[in-house]
Order: sequence, then structure tokens, then C-alpha cells
Amino acid sequence: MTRANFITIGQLSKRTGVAVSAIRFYEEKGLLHSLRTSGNQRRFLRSDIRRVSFILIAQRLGLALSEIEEQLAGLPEERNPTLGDWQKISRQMRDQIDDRIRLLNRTRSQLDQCIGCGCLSLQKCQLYNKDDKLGLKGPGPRAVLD
Amino acid sequence: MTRANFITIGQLSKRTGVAVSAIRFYEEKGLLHSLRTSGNQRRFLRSDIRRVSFILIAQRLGLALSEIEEQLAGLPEERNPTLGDWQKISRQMRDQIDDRIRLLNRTRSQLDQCIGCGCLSLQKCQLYNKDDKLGLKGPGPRAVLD
DNA sequence: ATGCAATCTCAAGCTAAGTTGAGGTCAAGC
DNA sequence: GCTTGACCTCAACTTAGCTTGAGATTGCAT
Repeated sequence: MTRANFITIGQLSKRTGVAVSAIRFYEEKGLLHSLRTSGNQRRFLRSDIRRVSFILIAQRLGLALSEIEEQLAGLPEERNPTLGDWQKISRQMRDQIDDRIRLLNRTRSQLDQCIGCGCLSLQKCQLYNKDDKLGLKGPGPRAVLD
Repeated sequence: MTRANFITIGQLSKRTGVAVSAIRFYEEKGLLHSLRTSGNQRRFLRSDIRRVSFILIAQRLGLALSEIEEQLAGLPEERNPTLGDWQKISRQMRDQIDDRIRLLNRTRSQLDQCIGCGCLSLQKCQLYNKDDKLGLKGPGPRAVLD
């Protein structure tokens, strides 16, 4: 248990490219956890670099922070996750990517049909299946589509 | 030029499922345009039903309203777009879907490599190519990724 | 032991994409 | 000709994901 196992928020920020304010925000949202020094400063585990990396990747896939939190819940809290832990979570993520690709392919072929008729109309096109959320989290008229 | 060419905001709302307030909002943002009656009420073209439909589809693909506005700029303002106009714009959209699918496939294979090593680290994984915006509009630490 | 950068908390502000409500007007049917 | 529902504007509120700023404290280097 060398001192090197703990890093400051600034170090975590530099290693991940994520702003200090954003790291505090993630902690507030429950995506990260820290210990405190006697002087009330945060100390993170080195493995939190990987945790933040995961957050970044998942965000780029379109996951909301709340969804990422659910995924991260599969990891042991407050101690170093094993390689196996990360592999499991990575595989879940790959499945989500697969889902999105399938959905996009479906949408694409529906759009192809629409190009044929130029309709783009709510009645004729299949593009409005309420359950297919392409964005996974996307914006949109929430009250209507959700 | 029968009177039937014009519809009220309420009719547009009912035909598209989009709330009246959202339609006003879209107009304010420049995605829709309307004429006014002597009593200051909005009158839309019938073809705006299709226009709103397009907005909905594009949103579900993850486009921001500002991006949708750019796409719609290709349509003639204030007069009925032809079938060809719509087909052109549909094809553009299909190309965007193709791009997203390609990007997802790339990400997926990179993630596969990562599963092998369980790394998920910024240095080793290729998952952080700053130019690949998977979300197309996605959230994320804007200041960092943009 | 002191100085300065890094931290801390807390409140306020920002953008996107709308919704909600107040207070007022329009228009269509009886 | 009046009532009622649809419409109008404008301002304020909402959620997500942060950033910015103020004012106070900590902790490493000299």
C-alpha cells in the first residue's frame, strides 16, 4: 500500500483530460468515490483513471450519466477492480453497441423505402415506432416520444 | 389555391403529434415558418406536416435542432417542396446514418481489442480519437471533446 | 514559517429542447 | 351577440451536464 495508490483530483484530471469541476460533478452524481485527507481534500484511487476513461467512452456511445452509473455499479466500490471486472463490463458495452447498430440498420432500410416514395409521412413510414430510441438517450420531444 | 392549403397550429399539432408549444418553439428557432391572419394567428402550409415529420425523424437519429435546420435549409422556403426535394434530403440523411454505423463498427472492434487486455486506458486504447463523435451530437464533456 | 498553487464549498450561470402558466384576444357556433 | 375553445405573447421553470466565480483552506517547496 504505497502512497502511490492515491492521487489528487488534479492528477486525475490531467491523466484523463476531464476538468476538475467535472470530476467533482461525477462524484456528486455517484459515478466516482473518494477518500478525504485530514484537510478535507479528495484522494482517488489510481484505478479511478480507468473508471473515468470508461465514463468517457460510454458517454461517446450516447449513454446518460445515470445509465453509466448503473453499469459501474457492477464494479467493486472503493477497491481496485480486477481485469475480469472490466472485461465483463466491456462485453456489456459491446452488446449495447450491437443493439445500436441493429437499430440504425433498421432505420436505414426504412428510410430507403421512404426515398422511393418521398413520403416522409407519419402515416406511411415506419420510422415512428415509439419503442426504437435511436439516440439511446437522445433529445427530442420528450413528452411525445417517451 | 384552395383554403385547404393552410392549416392552424392546432391542426399541425394533431397531425404530427407534436405539442403546440413545441411547434412555436421550432418556428422561433427557424425550423418552421408561418403566415399570420389579420388576427395574428399562425397559418402553416400543409406541407409543413411533412417538414415536422422530418424534424422528428432527424431528432431520432440524434441530430440537434440546429443541424436539422441546416438540412431543411435545402428546401424551398414558404412554398411546397417537390418530391425530388425530399428525396435529396432523405439521401443525405441516409449517408449520415451510414457514417454512424461505420463509426460504431470501428468502436466495436476497438472495444473488442480492449476486452482482450481489459485495459480501457486512455494511452493504450484507440477509443479516444477526438474526431470521432459517436453521438453526432451526444452529450459529454463539451469543453474537452469538442 | 511563509508563500503560492491547488483544493474546498456553495451558489449561480449556461445550452438544449421544451413545458407551464398568466393574462389577454380571436373566431365560430348557437 | 355572446360564449367557449383555440390562439396569442411573455416570462419562468425543467433536466442534463457541466462551468464559473467568490471566498476560505490546505499543503508542498523554499
